[in-house]
Amino acid sequence: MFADVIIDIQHEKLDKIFQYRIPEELEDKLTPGMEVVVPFGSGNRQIKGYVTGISETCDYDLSKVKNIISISERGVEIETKLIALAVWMKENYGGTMIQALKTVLPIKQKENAKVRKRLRLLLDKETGERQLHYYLEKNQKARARLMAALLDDPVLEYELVTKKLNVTMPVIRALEEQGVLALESRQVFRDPVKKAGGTEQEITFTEEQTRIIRAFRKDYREGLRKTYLIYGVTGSGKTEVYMEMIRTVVDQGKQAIVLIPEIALTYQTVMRFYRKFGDRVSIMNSRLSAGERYDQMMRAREGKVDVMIGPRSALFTPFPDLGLIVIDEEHETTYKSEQTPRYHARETAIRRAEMEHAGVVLGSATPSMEAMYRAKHGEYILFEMKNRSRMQQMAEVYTVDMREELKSGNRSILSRRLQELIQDRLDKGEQIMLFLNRRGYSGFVSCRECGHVIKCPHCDVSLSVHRDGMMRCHYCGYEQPKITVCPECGSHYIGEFRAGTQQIEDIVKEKYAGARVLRMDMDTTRSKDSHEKILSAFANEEADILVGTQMIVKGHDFPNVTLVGVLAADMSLYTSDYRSGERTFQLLTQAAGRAGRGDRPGEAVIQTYDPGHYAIETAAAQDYEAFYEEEIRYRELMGYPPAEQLLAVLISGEDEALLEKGCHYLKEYILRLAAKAGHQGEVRVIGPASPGIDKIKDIFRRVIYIKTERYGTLVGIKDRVEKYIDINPGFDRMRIQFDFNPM
DNA sequence: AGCACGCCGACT
DNA sequence: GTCGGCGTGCTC
Repeated sequence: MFADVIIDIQHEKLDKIFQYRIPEELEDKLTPGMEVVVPFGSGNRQIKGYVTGISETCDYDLSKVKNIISISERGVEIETKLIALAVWMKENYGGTMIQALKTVLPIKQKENAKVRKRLRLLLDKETGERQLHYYLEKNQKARARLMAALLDDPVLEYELVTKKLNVTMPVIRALEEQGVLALESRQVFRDPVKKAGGTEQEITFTEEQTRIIRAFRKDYREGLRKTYLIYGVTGSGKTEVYMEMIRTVVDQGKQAIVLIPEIALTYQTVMRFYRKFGDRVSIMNSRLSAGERYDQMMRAREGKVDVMIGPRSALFTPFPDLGLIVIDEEHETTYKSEQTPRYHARETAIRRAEMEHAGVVLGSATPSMEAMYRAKHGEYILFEMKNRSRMQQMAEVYTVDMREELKSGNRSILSRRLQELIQDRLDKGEQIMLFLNRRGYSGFVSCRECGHVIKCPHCDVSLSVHRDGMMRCHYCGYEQPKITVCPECGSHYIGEFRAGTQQIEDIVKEKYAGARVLRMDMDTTRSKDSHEKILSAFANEEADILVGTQMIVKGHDFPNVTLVGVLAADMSLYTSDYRSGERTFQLLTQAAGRAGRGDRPGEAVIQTYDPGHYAIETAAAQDYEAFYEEEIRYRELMGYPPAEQLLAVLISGEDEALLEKGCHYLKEYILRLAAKAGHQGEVRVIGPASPGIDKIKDIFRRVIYIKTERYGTLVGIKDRVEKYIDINPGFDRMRIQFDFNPM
């Protein structure tokens, strides 16, 4: 018997599977996921490794295969479960086992994050110079190179030295022995959990909340672990329900994971959890360094924490006895990973829960089509919360047809209705949010004469102008000074096309002279804490109007906001993907939900050029059911998820001609597979098509779509394609990724 | 990552 | 001839 082992050394060249013989005495003990000790390299030094699979046969030269030394006992349980999850992810989302393991295990980052190695020069300038001459005389090129670099900068990052200077370890060792430099490894340890004050408040639950909590407890007590979908309108008190459910689980000595979209991970939310669970709560966010994150994971593993709150990656917290996974704002696209394995946290959470006998709770005010579809088909238990918990009323929503506005002579970006209401709120001293439904990038530059748009030379996207007079590419960071003459036709009529938040800010400031306006978009939130600074300034009523993009409508409570204006509501409808209706509905509903969170009733104005579109109509009526019915009919008709399953095969490469050729062959092959799989239901292959952006960082991109009813059929096709590209040498100059039900 | 091997200039 | 430095290739 042989075992597939992944070696615990952080290096690309070792990012593959090594096969080892399993000694007889270990044969019935060894299972995938176990940590083992194996001999490695010519010196047979002992290295930690992880077993990812066991097989009868061996693909490698048998005379070179070594034996596994032993099984490491510590922490086996938890890691085993996570590695089993990684195996599932690899199978269902594609990619390599290493990629899957890296997303699941905290181990790999350890070396990297905990020890950051640096070199420090120990000699003074003069002695250093002399030493440099000595090396040059002796023709010791590598040493001289390193010495010169150290004289320039006495402290160098280890990475920089090995990668850029091309200096190898023995050279560094030699200089260390000569007393020329010191090799430092700095330990990074910090406890990011701050002690929280305040005590738990007595909460009285609404009828709806009580009903859900009771139902959950009953199931839990009976040992039933299900997936629940809580469809609750904004302000219906979902968080309290989550916390009660978590309490139930924690009281039984189990642990819980709470997933929150990064952007909604606010001070408010976190404090509520602290108040309830004290320092048994741990928070993870993107600002923690890899080392801090590793630390948190270890605390969880050692049982020092009961509740882990964090974004998608927190799903892999190595809890010894997981009881519940909560996914708040379940519809958010951030739950889908953008890197291989392109897993969806919802599906993966359900899988993990199944494997570890835990429950899953999904919550949203606008459930994703997937989740609601599954709930309606009985896969999830559906709970509804239709009332706001503190007896607040839902906001009154108006739609304004901007075409009518134009006809009656109003050429402003703000409709008359909105203008009136803004004035009214300013008079009353209440706050207003203006939400521009558009990506927050500042305007691109185009020629008024010939229409030429200035694009990034490396990416298929337009450059955007920044305040410092530079034009930048948001994908690769390329920049060049702003131009004044069109490079195509020589015209001077070239400038920014601005329909962004900045323009709205200017208009509002001009129209309402006394009003204090804050703006929040990609430009104003570039620096580190600016995001929170702007929000807290607005929450403290330091401004009357907040103008912004998507990011202002997510998960923030501003009790004094009684008016929300949505400008260009239909912008998100015109993107060419099948989720645009869903996204538009979600955004509009969320935006409307921002109005009237305090005791005063709120109003929302939706400005659109397409008031008849069902996504806008149903959002204005705040009728999720109607939207769902309409949308699912469309998905069924067109064969889109969740009615059918979709696999996007992303092909990218530097050589455009080669890419075209590769796509052609790949499509031919997929068509053959599709024909063979035909008995499992119709398989349709579309493309190769443009993935929206044809080039990023000089790498060309194409996509082939495969649609069919059964998810399993797609997984089968993915497996075959992975093998096909492995065998055919032409594909090694291309990258192929799989994206199941892309977002 | 870390070890062995082989090449190459320098020194005895 | 031999020694030490340095780049390269391989690791089941």
